[in-house]
Amino acid sequence: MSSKNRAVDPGEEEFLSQYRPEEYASISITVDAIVVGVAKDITDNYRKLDRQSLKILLVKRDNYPYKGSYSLPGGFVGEKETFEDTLKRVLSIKTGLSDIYSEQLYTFGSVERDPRMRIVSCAYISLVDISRTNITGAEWFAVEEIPKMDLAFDHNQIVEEALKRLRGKIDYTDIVFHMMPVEFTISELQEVYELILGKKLLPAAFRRTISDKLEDTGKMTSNAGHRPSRIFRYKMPSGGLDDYESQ
Amino acid sequence: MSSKNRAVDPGEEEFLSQYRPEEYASISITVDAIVVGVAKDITDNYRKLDRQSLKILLVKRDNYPYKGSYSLPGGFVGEKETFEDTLKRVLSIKTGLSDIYSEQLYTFGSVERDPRMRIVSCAYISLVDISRTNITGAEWFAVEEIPKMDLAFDHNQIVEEALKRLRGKIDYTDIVFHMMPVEFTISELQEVYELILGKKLLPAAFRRTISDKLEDTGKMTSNAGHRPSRIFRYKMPSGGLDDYESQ
DNA sequence: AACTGTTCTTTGACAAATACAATTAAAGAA
DNA sequence: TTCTTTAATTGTATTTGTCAAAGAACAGTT
Repeated sequence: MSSKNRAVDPGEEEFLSQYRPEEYASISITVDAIVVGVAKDITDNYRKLDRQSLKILLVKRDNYPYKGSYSLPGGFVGEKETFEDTLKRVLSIKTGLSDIYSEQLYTFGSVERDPRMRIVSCAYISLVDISRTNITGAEWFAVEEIPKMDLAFDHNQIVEEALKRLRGKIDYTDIVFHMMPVEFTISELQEVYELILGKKLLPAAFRRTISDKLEDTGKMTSNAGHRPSRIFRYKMPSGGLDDYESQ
Repeated sequence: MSSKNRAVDPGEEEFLSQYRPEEYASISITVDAIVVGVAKDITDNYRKLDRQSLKILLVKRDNYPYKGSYSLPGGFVGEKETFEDTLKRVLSIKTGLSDIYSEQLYTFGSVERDPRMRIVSCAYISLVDISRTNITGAEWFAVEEIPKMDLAFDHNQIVEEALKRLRGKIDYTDIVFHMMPVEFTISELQEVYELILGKKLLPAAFRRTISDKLEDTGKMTSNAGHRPSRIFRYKMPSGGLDDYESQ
């Protein structure tokens, strides 16, 4: 789209043939992925509660630097590779994931963030429905645990920023549904909202605001020990996906 | 903050001393600035209208590639330079601006965007009050004109994304006020909103929603040919700046 | 001095969205 | 049957948003 098929004058052709890339300061770029999902935790066996919690995928580094520490899955951007290609490659190799929703978060470029050399990280947020994934090589960690861990590089800070972004976008986009299973109850959905926003919501208000995005499946939960709930699925808005989501 | 003062084991020290940065794929990074402001256009001398319009700063390239084309002010990130440092340097040299509000927009990394080599652009949006600037080396262009121009590289696309971001953030942040003079009328402010959103707003509704962000100066306009308007200034919210604005 | 055109500013009526308390519904468990 | 738990609804008050219409102040014109 950008520089292909444009008119190049002879002077520019001359210039380009003389251009020596190696003479210029060069910086390596990595793509790091913050893969976020929700999963049920069996926190209390006596009362058979299955509260959900927000989870992020981390990998254990088996090379220097930060050998043995956990870090976000990531890898170097090849010279002929777009960020999205790097992201796909990295996700596939380090987590086994493919075809998941991702968007660019922020580019972290402080000079000392990597002890090896100047390495800039272009971070992507990916949202997945954990129940449909099969992870290999990485582990899920609850977001509450992560501030207590000492992640490699500036990855603690990157995770922080990712959660801020999620909080900021949850209200005016439909991104949450990338983390939901195909079918879910309104209470389950509300719990995910509460996890991301970090506060309780009123059931009646939540139900009212969210219900035009939902479609009744006709099914109900059962064996829950209380009144069954209606099961819904996400109803794609008529005008296609939200403008804020495409990028 | 990130990798300073951390415990480095002897194995890591050994590893780092052997590390050869030149062996890795390297990519150059530029920072490009989308400097946005509003200014009055004398569009119609007969009726003495002074409508405002959204403006962006562009510079004429006097080097290959795209010699003679207009582009966003930008420059290469030095090996020991943060993006913010590069941005400051570039803004100062190419536009004469200093100390203006800026935030990272997006990082553009398609492989063919620069004919010289692989160059990634980390784009920043900067918002200024044009009335308080003194530009040297760059020119203001109305945003309506820019799609008709053929900017260097993928800068047309970058400008598009910047405007999208502005539209998305204007409603839930106070960033517009970075583009406003210290004192202004509600109609002037509304016009800026309308320029960014690309649609008309209802004066009564706008007035009601915006007025808790404003503080009356007690002054009034005069000689306007119609009822004078009250002059306001921005009232900083009690809790400091909005969370979305930081960094 | 009165009239006119302009647009800033305010009002009030109405609709829609939201907040919150209180109630009803439907299970399983004791 | 009764109790417990969570689902779902209802109703009311409050806030917020939409919209039309009227009033206010000034410059220019008659």
